[in-house]
Amino acid sequence: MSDSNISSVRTRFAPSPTGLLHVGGIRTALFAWLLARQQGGQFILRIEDTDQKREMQGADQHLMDSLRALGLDYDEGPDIGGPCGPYRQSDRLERYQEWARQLIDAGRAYADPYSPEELQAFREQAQKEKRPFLFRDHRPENPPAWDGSKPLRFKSEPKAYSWTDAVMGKLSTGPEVVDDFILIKSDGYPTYNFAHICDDADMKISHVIRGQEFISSVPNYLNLYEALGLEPPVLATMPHILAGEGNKKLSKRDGAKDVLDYIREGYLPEALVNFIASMGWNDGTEQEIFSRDELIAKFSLDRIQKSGARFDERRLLWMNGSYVRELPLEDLYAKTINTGMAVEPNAAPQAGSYWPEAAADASVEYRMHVLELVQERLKYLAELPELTMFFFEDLPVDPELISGHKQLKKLEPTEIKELLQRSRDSLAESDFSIDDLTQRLNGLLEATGQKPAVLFSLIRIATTQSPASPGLAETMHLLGKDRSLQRIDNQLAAL
RNA sequence: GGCCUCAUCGUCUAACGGUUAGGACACCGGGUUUUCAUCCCGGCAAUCGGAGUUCGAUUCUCCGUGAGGUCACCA
Repeated sequence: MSDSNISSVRTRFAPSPTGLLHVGGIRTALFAWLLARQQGGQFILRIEDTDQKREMQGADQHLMDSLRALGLDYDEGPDIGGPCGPYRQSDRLERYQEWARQLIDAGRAYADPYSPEELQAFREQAQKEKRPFLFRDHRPENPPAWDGSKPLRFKSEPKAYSWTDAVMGKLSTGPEVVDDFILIKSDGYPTYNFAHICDDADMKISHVIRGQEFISSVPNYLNLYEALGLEPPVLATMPHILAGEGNKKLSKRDGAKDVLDYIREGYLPEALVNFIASMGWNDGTEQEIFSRDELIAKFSLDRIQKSGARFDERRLLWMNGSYVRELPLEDLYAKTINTGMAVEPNAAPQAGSYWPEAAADASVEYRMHVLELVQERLKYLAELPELTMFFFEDLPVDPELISGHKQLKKLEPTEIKELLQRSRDSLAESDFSIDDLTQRLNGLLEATGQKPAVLFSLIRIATTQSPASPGLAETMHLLGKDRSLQRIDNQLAAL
């Protein structure tokens, strides 16, 4: 690595506020962020809101919230400012006019005199003749002066290009793909094709990291860079992330959850970041779990996969569970009482708890004990209620738990009742310490000659009304003697 | 359709041209003398096809095939 210009790395995430940010989009942001952090550079958020029609109310806030929720902090952006602002394209309209003027003066831009209908006719004609449509075939001889009422087009100089993409490697195209694209629309807003190049130059962006849908436009961009006398930044093109089914690009339509959905469900930012990074990137070793700092240290553009990756939520679930288990109990507890949704730049995360409602009156100490017992089976925080409800309230007796149990359903009702009664009698004499409970439970096993899967399931069902629970002795110990026995009595009464 | 790109287990992926093609998720067994889970052990499972270059090809070249992207006054 040549370190002469190490601090000049500036990357950006430049979404359009037209929808919610899903995992595909956030990966682009993550890689740009990782590169900036690794190189000691800056990561910039720029909102590309040049299409008023498609704009979605609140989307830009959602974008910023999503980045913050994942800990992808940006150094410059619309809400925090910076030396190259404004960071919202709709606030930079005059700047695009200046760039456009430069092109007009150089004879490299002209007003498009055609009506939409005429343009459409050209396209249909080309299609009929089975040849690709190129606007420059219809370039007017003496275009009118541009007064803003017509689109402003780039006057391209078609040629073959070959360039190196930091991810895809060597790429090349012929001159036939370079055309006179629109720089400024008749509504006065620039197109993406024009605006992003002006902004990247103004904001001194060193690396452009974006999805592969832009790859076929790159020759046009290269042509424009030349016309503007700009040195192109490093281009890094990411393959798409595909939805779980089929081969379509991941999008909201496929039921893809947005990033904040995952945060709300109690997926940990660290796990999400690790998982998203591992889709299409690895360090060449067999390591699967990377801390944020490790990712920053080890990340490199040239180890990004060239082919698309499929989003596999099961793998995310596993990874998140792995992070949950590794968390110190106090840290995990802190996360369970707070949904982690920071909205303002420096706001405390939103209050909001993952605990079941019935836990509201329980002491912190008791909840910590509960959490300790379920930590190893908790995959994401929103699972907490179904895993812990019975620690906080008496659930109604559910006959299905016995009738649907693969061992218990084979026993006669009288046998079940007798078994439970014997258990109750023995447990009634326990001091409910974990040791004593363990001993008694094992003693019952011997005395009744039953398999653990039968006897313990029965006691578990009676005391929890749940199909699964943490260790039986630990669970009953935490519930306490009175509550445990009462629940067994309730079960007996219902049998 | 033109142009561009990509192609290893079901999924995410590893492998300076030389490996019994490795790991992880998922799944299936077994163990941790209690369920679920954790943890440990084991199993299943892949180089898209065909030519070529080479002593040797997952790796390089070409041709197929498949998939994706793009051909907007959207980004």
